[in-house]
Amino acid sequence: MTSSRDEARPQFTSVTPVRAYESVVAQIEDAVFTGQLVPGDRLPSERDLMAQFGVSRGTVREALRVLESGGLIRSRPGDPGGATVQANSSARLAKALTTFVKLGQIGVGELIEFRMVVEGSAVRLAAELHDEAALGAMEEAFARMEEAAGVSYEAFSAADVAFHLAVASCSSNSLFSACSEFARDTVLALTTENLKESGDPSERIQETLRRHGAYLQAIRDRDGRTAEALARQDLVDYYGPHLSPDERARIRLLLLPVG
Amino acid sequence: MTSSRDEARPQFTSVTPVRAYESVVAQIEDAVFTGQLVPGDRLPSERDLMAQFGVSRGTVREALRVLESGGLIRSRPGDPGGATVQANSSARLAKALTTFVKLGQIGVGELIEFRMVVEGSAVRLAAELHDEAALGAMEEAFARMEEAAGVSYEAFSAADVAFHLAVASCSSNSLFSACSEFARDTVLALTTENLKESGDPSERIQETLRRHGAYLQAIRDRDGRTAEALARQDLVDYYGPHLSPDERARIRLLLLPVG
DNA sequence: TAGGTGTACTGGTAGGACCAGTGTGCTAGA
DNA sequence: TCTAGCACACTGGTCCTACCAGTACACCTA
Repeated sequence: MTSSRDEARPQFTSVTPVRAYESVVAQIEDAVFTGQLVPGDRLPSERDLMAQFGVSRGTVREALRVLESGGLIRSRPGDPGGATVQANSSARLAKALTTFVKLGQIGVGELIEFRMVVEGSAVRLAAELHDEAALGAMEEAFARMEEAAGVSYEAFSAADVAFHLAVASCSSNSLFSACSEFARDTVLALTTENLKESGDPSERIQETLRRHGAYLQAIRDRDGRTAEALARQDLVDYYGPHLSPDERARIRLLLLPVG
Repeated sequence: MTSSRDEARPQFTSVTPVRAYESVVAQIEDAVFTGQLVPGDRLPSERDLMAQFGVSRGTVREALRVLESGGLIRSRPGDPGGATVQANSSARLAKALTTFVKLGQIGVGELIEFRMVVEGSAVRLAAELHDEAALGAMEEAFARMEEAAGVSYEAFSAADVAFHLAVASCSSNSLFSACSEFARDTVLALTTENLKESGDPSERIQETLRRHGAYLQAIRDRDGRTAEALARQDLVDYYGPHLSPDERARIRLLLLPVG
């Protein structure tokens, strides 16, 4: 008799208790994902939200903190109308990657490898796909670098970052942009002190200019393969001397043939 | 006179108010990042933390929610000793990427591009650097795929993922492994329904086996360039038919010459 | 000794209170 | 009439207290 009932026996699945604030987060996230809330829109105030969701203010606030840490909203006291829905979300991706790096004890070598691959691909796509406007933006960023070269090392560094950013955004793949931005920031944070005290700064600057100029030329020529090869080579030459022989050998494996 | 004081004038910089919970988050994050807290360790209870930090319980809870949403800790009621420090995982990365996708900042095409580049490089490094044990692991993962091919599509998929994981981990760059893992997860989540209803499953399985076998052979030969080229080609052939002509053209730009 | 039960923790949530910013409208003064 | 300044209403930031619901562990009983 029991066996005849077996087929009809309901299949229960394990449940995980859902905390109130998680429901709140999910509902607001959903509203953003589905476009009911677009960047610039304002959420109701915390006191309104607690009425709408039927929860206490503490619960609402926990939800808002989670959303804020995810970069979805931003709240500021005194702002009429409550928290603001934010536009960018690459910040969250970058933060997640940074956490990963810090937890995983990832070394500079691995980060350089990552940069070679991601920035290289971004350069390649930028070379193949850029239009007039995009090329103009890259040319201008490069010009800024040349200007800043005479000012200070810091100014040049900033212009350098801006140039990489311009190139990456021309790849029209925001994942590449976000990842190369994160990797560059992290590498810089790890190596600034080492690089500064090594070699003649102005020589470094000239060398960097020359290299970047070279692959900008390849971009102009729409020669993606060459541009990528040069970009990767650039990183190897720039950071290689500061790595262990082991790491140096590894990153060399990722070089591409030129021409 | 004022001009003589100008040089001594202190340079004030803009300040951003730091909220109490942010300090709490920062301190706990720091403890985890510096290794004072390792996965499995327990934080003090919320009531203890509020005493240690000198803030209210609400503030402590907001901080813990942020940390929890970041995947750094996990808390459960009744657990003696408070929240548990979590092991590093790519789960948070996948979530951040999913958010990125859902916000419409990125499409499947861009994800495929990212996978081509990252997985390709992982395969290349695996080919160049693997030792006996690593090769054994990859061979075994491939054998599992062959076994699972006769069982079910789901089993095969799982074995497929495991194979990619084995290869990625042989690149000995955890950034590559993690990135290819979360990118693959996200792509699968976005495309599973589309791929299932297209073509003969068993034919897809055989095709996948053949391709993977091909670049496993290149790995055996320590031919990193070929292995990477094949891995990238694999992705183009596998996903290309399901992309728009535009996206298809883009991902083709990232192909590498074979041989 | 084995089992059940009670207790002392844990986090989850509610509600109230106060402070400190911020924007706006109104008012008093020019 | 116009404007400068102030008061107010609103925002989030923080604190406090209280209670509920799980969990683990020790104790107590059969």
